[in-house]
Amino acid sequence: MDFSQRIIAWQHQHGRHNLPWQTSRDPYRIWISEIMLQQTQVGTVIPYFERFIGRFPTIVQLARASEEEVLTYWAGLGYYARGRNLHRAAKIVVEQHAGVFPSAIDDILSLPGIGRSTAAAISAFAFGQRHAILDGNVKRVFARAFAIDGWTSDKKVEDRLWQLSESLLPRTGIEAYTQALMDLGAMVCTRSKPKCNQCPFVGDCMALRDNRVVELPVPRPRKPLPERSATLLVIRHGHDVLLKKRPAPGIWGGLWSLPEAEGELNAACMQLTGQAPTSIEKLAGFRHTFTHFHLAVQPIMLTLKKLPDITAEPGSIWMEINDAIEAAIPKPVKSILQVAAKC
DNA sequence: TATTCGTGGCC
DNA sequence: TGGCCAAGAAT
Repeated sequence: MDFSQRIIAWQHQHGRHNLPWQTSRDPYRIWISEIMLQQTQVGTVIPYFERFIGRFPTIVQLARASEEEVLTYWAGLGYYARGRNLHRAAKIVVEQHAGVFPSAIDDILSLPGIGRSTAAAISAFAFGQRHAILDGNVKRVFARAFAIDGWTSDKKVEDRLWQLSESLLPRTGIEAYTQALMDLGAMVCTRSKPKCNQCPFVGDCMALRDNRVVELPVPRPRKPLPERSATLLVIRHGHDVLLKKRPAPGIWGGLWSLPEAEGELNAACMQLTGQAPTSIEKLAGFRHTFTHFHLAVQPIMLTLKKLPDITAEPGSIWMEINDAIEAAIPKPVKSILQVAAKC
């Protein structure tokens, strides 16, 4: 039995069949899941998926919502361009495809936030079309099964992996095969401590044969992450707190965040609110690590005597602190506000 | 191995 | 513990 038939058989017996986006062939649900699952583990995605689908059950309802509300439901998941692109894509589907998610691979691929691998996964799961995926799971499975050297995101290595992925596609059963690759990578051919004794390819795995399972795939070359720092201001009046909109593109793009202090605190507060704070309290600092830098965060709570005019600049808003905690804010800001709410 | 985009699980 | 990576895409 060849590679594809063997892992399809494995998938039927041992794969995952009851994930929340596997209960139908609804392209909308499959699309949402594939976007959420980009660079994000299944266990993290599930509660976000349920809440998102609960609020936006159809593509038309997603298109009609505000970006603000879409990001509220995305807050905490990270990579917020995914949420913004999802919203943009929903509007495109409504305007250009009469609200029906397109089935042609080129139409799927042209939607914002959908690249080659995601388009192929949606195409396979929603429409049964025969297209190859190449995600982190597939790269790891192939790198081991066929002893592929080199970092799997290196252009030349990746090109070879795409060719391999195309060449191994089964004639029929694309859904089970695609799911099999993902499940095998997530459940058996894991990054550390792979369960080779449970693998349907155990007798043919070149990495296992050559005792190279631990060294394949070759890890990404990495430089030390740069250190940055930020002073985040919790400017309060009673139960209200001042938030500022983050520009997109950029980190936390489109979310509400706390204003940053560049220089002296009183001057920063004057510039933001037109008045000096009546009290200044330093909260516990912490370090937050992003994909490409570390950020040392120092939150400081400032109290105002009176509420400034809401006429401020666009991109600024006063919000009740308990509402802000549930709004479209990034995780570290949520942590700060949860502490501040108890002060 | 081009860089920018988050957050959490795992060891 | 800090490093590594996860159902990658956009620029």
